[in-house]
Order: sequence, then C-alpha cells, then structure tokens
Amino acid sequence: MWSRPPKAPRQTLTLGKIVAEAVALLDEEGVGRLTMRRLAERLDTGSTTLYWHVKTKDDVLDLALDAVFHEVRLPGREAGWRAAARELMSGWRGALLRHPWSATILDRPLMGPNALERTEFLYETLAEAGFPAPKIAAYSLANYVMGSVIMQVTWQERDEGGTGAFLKERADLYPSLAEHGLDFPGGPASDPSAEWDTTFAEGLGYLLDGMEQAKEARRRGTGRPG
Amino acid sequence: MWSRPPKAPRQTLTLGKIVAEAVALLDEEGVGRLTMRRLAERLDTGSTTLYWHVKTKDDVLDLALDAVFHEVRLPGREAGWRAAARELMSGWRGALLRHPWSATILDRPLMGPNALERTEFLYETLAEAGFPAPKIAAYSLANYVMGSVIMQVTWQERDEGGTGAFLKERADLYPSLAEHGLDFPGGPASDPSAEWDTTFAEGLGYLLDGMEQAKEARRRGTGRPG
DNA sequence: CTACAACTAGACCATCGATCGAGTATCTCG
DNA sequence: CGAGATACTCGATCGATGGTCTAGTTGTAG
Repeated sequence: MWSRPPKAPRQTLTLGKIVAEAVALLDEEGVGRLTMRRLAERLDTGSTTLYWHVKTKDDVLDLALDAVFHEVRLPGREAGWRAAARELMSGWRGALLRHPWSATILDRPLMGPNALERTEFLYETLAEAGFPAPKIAAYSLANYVMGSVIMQVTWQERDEGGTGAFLKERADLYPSLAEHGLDFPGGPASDPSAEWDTTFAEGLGYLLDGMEQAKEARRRGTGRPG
Repeated sequence: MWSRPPKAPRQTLTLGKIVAEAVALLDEEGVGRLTMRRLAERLDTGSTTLYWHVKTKDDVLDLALDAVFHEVRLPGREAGWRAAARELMSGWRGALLRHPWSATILDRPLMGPNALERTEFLYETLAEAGFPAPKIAAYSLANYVMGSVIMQVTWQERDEGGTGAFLKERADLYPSLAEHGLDFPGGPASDPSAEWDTTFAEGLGYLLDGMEQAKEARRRGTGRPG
C-alpha cells in the first residue's frame, strides 16, 4: 500500500472521504460489517467506484488504521525519555481503544505515514536517551502496548459475560484463576475501565523500570545486576 | 464455545480429527484459506457434516488455537518464579510462532482448557512468588508475549520485502528508522530468527526486572524507588 | 423388527470481494 | 471552440464463502 505512488484526484470522491467514512463505519458497526458495498452506499456511490481509488479492501483497512494513529499526539521531550515514552504509549493505546476494531487488524505492517512518524519519534527519543539498541527498546514497548490493547478489546467486546461464572464452576481445576479472576468484572463500586487503565500503567511501569535499569547498568559498565 | 456442553460422538468423524486436520490445513495454507468446504474435503466428507460437530467456523478456530497451547510445556517451579515465568512465556511464544496463523486470531478470549491450564499455572507461580496482584503481573507478561508474536509474524509473513528500501528512500523523513532499521533484514551473517529471539528475550528481561523490582520494593515497605 | 438418535449429504441462500465493459464528466491542447 | 484524452462512475456479473434446509442413511437399544 504505502510503497505505491499516489494518484492525482479530481476531488469529487477523495481517498480522504473514503477513509473518514470507513472509520465512521468501523466505529459504528465493527470490522465484521465493513463491506465495500456498505461503505459505497454510505458515500452515495457504487462499490465499483471505490475500487478506482483503492486497490483492495485491505487498502481501506490499512488507511483506516493509519488514520487512527493520526489521533496520537506527539509528546514533548522536556520531561525526559521516560515521560515521553509513557505518554506516547498511553496515547497510542488510547487511540486504539477509541476504535476497538483497530485492535483486531493489528496483524499488518504499520507502514502508514502517521504510524511511521510516531515510531520515528519513539526511536529518536530512545536513541537520545542513550539506549544502545533503540530498536529493541522500541519493540518491547510497542509489543506491550499492542498486546494490552488486543487483550482488553478481546475481553470487552467478545466476552459474553459468562466467564466469571464459568471459572467459578471450575474452581477445582483453576483455583488461582477463580480466586483472582481472569476478567475485570467490575466488582463493588469499581470501574472496569479504570482497572484496565491502572493495569496497563502498572505493567508499563515494570517495563520502563527494567529498561532504565538495563541502560544504567550498561552505562556503568557492569553486567546485569543480581 | 467452551461454555457449551459436549456431545456424545460415535467416533467415525471426531471433533479431535476435525481440529487436527484444521491445524494441519492452517499450517500449510494459512488462515485465509481455511474454508469449511476445504476442511471437509480433506476429511473426505461434506461441509454440512462439519456443522454437526461444530456450530460455526469460529468454533473451529477456537479449538485450533487451543490445540496450539497444548504444545506449551509447563515448566517446573524449582528454579524460582522468574525462570518458570520465562520458560512458560518462551514456550508460549514458540508454540504460537510454530503456527503463525494463530497470531492473527489472538483477538478472542483464550478460554480453552489448554490455555486456561497454562494461565492458571502462571497465576499460581506469580501468587506463590509473592506478587500482591498476580493478575496484573500475568497480564503484563501475556500482553508482551502476544504483542511480540503478532509483531514478528506480521513482519515475517506480510512484509513484501520493500520495507528496507522504502525507509531508506525516506531517510529524510525518518532518520532514526532509516539508521536503526524497522525490520530485521538479516544483515551480514546474521540470522533474522535469532535476532527476533534475542529481542524477545531482552524485552522479557526488562519486564521481569521491573516486576521483581516492584515486588521487592513493596516487600520492603517502601514506595517505587527513584 | 422397530424406533430413535447419531451422522452424512447435496442443493440452496444471501453475501462478499473483485472484475468487466460501458459509459460520463472534466481538463488539455490545438 | 472543438476534439481527444484522462479522470471517474456505474450496473451487471463472477466465483467463492458461511451457513441452513430437507432428506436420507447408519448404528444401536428395546
């Protein structure tokens, strides 16, 4: 998709309009109901017309996904690499969560301009901070964010609610799962969304701590501590 | 899927046979080519027959995915929580990577018996190790593994190879990406698969370090250090 | 032998991604 | 201003898919 050269439009039906409408459709009805026909209908046109602007349906998804990344604000770097990374990753997560369908199509290269710009920012931040291999550090962060979002969306969207009861019935087989819970059922006076947030932040903290520790250890010329 | 009661088969065509053949088909041709018709053909039967054993195609995928988790060996706990967690997560990753299609269908609750057994083991290990909230720790680890696998499969399977050149052409826009590389092109005498492995292990180390640090800090009654 | 449950099959339906061939509007150049 | 080319749109259609309907066959219990 991103390797192909752009076209010169005449501005009646734009790629931009198609992508915007695709995002709206995905937001309203989910990825399973995004159809070229339905999308065309919402744009008051035929499905064939879309194929002039776009090569395949996958292109639409690529574009829609990159549009999501456009929502991620690039943080400032004054507060240090740690704050910048934390803010970027939180924004990244937030944008994906605002469009839950995006989590289910993350299994494609993130090569859109918006995604690349943010990845570039992350690389720069980590390189400036003195990480010897910014690629590894960036991957760790990105992997964690992607996994977190997929996990959360999975439970929020696809769990039919019977999980808690299901696990308690099998407390003999899975005692720890039954005790601590696998999902976030929103116990007494608790906000499940907040629980997801704190869980994400906590895990991200682990990762950042470990990264910093490794960086400092290497800077002091010692090996891994412990 | 996992909430529904099982059926009593007559053993000519078993659920087990269907799942095994589905995994084989997925391994050979990928998730895009798994069709009820094709699967039935491989089993010398009609597609309708499958629907007696299985309610929807999604059930087949649920079962196939859980079958992958069956390959993950449960490590011993003698070497401590850290080694156990590391081994479990590495095995988890390895199994998913051996069946790359699995990475693209991770956006569903992992409620199969094999997945649950391994998650239970992880919870137990972390709880025994003294983590006050094993759920959070387990989520951090699982999220990281899932994200890592998806990322690697994405690049290995879907990157058409033009990424490196594409990024170098745009070195002005993305200097850090061009310098450090976004993919693992397998430089001089390097094994890309090994690079993925070490990257994964390194990030997992960060995470485990951070987890241990937080656990020790809380045990000593102090807050987060630094 | 009968009756019922377990199992299998082919025809069929709605829908999907994508293509084909034909058209229409708009711009460019003479 | 006119003609050709380019940009763009459309309805009809193809092959394939997930899933259902109806009908049939097999094994087994009484």
